[in-house]
Amino acid sequence: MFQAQYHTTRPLTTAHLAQTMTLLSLTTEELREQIESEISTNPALELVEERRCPTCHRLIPEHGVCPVCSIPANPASEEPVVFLSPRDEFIPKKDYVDEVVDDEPYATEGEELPTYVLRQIAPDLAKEQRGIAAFLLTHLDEDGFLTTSVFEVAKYLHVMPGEVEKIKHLIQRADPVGVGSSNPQEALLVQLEVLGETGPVPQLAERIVREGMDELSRHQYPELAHRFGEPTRLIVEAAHFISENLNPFPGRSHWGDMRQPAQESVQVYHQPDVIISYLNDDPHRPLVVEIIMPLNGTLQVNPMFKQAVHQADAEKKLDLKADLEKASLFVKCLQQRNHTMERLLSRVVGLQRDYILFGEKYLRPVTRAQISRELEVHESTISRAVANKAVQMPNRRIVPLSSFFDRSLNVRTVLKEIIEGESKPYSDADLVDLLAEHGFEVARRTVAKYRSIEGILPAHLRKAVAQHP
DNA sequence: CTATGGCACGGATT
DNA sequence: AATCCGTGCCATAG
Repeated sequence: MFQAQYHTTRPLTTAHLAQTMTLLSLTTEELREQIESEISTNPALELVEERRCPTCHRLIPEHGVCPVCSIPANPASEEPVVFLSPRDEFIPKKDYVDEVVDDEPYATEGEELPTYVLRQIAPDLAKEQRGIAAFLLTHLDEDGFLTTSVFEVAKYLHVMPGEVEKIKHLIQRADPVGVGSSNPQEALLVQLEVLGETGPVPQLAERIVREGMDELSRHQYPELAHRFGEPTRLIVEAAHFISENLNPFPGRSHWGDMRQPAQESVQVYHQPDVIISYLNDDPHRPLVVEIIMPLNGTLQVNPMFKQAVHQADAEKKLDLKADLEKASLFVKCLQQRNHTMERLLSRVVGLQRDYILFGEKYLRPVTRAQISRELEVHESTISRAVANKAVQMPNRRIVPLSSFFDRSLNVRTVLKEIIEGESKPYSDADLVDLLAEHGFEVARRTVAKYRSIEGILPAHLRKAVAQHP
């Protein structure tokens, strides 16, 4: 097994190298297109049928054991388990989306969000339901809220309000969770509901959101504690959970954005190309890393075709042989791509374990060059592999893979926290000192840059905290 | 005099 | 080779 992998690791020709590079830089969806076009033009390629693991029902490669079930219960090593996860159903076919989105013209700004959401839910919808979904999604504002009501939509489309409500709920549960809600409160409730299915949620969180939005936004925890007859400690705990894990404006990426309405940076959403999760969503089990393959099977050179080449006339033989060459090259490149991705992810997840588990504050500054040396590949290889890829974290957030290499994200997060909790506005110079206490050495000028990136106003303009959901 | 934003340079990234 | 990012220097606003 090792020998086989070693063999495919070495680029044999420049063509091999070039194609591997190209494949590396593709996202899962682009890879699907590439593979499909390759299969349809080259008869020597063959997609071997899917096979499912008898115990966990995951799709697994033709040759090999189920990567999940073969994980020991209590692995001694810290290394994460990385494997390819061939699943076809994960990414909805493109036509699904184009078909519906086209007949509803949508304002140019924020076009990413509706399409992104529709992609996720399209497979679960019947044809006429997709029309309703598309209509709803075209009536979102930049915060991800519905600008119309369920009742109006039902009237306009001549369908039952219940039907519209059902689809709205489906949209709300898609990523970003809470999108398509009518207001921040509704968004938060949906997020609580979804989070509650996978992990622990403070009991009081829901009640606070339902009954105490005003106090929550003003940080008046003692009032809440009194009204609910609960200890303040629990209220604060729940409030902290809410501000850490929920987002009242699903269309935006973070809480901090609400201060600066003129934020031009619109988040672009992606399908994840890699999923990191606890095995069976159980925090006591090890982390598993799935690299999504857009196929429900394994690609290989068709052995029948090989035979056919031998028996063909001399005339045709040349053509067929060319196909054969191309096919085997493609398969090799694909293997190489996957192998590189596996090694990359294994290393990166190992290094950034704290970031993945505990958040941006714990991101370690890792450079692409460093990884490339450790993996003994060219740094441009890593660059390509990292670019344009999205990773789903155990908490269901989707972040770009490049964020694992962001040298300043941890500093910016701590900076935000300091400013969130400030009693009087700190100047940039003050912030330099405060950051130094947290172990971050940055220049004064850089603090200013980070502020503007995060959309935080300069000290003299941010007096009191005026949060207004 | 202090706090902040603009411009430009050098190193890293693509 | 082109582009992005952190930082130093300097001008400007308060």
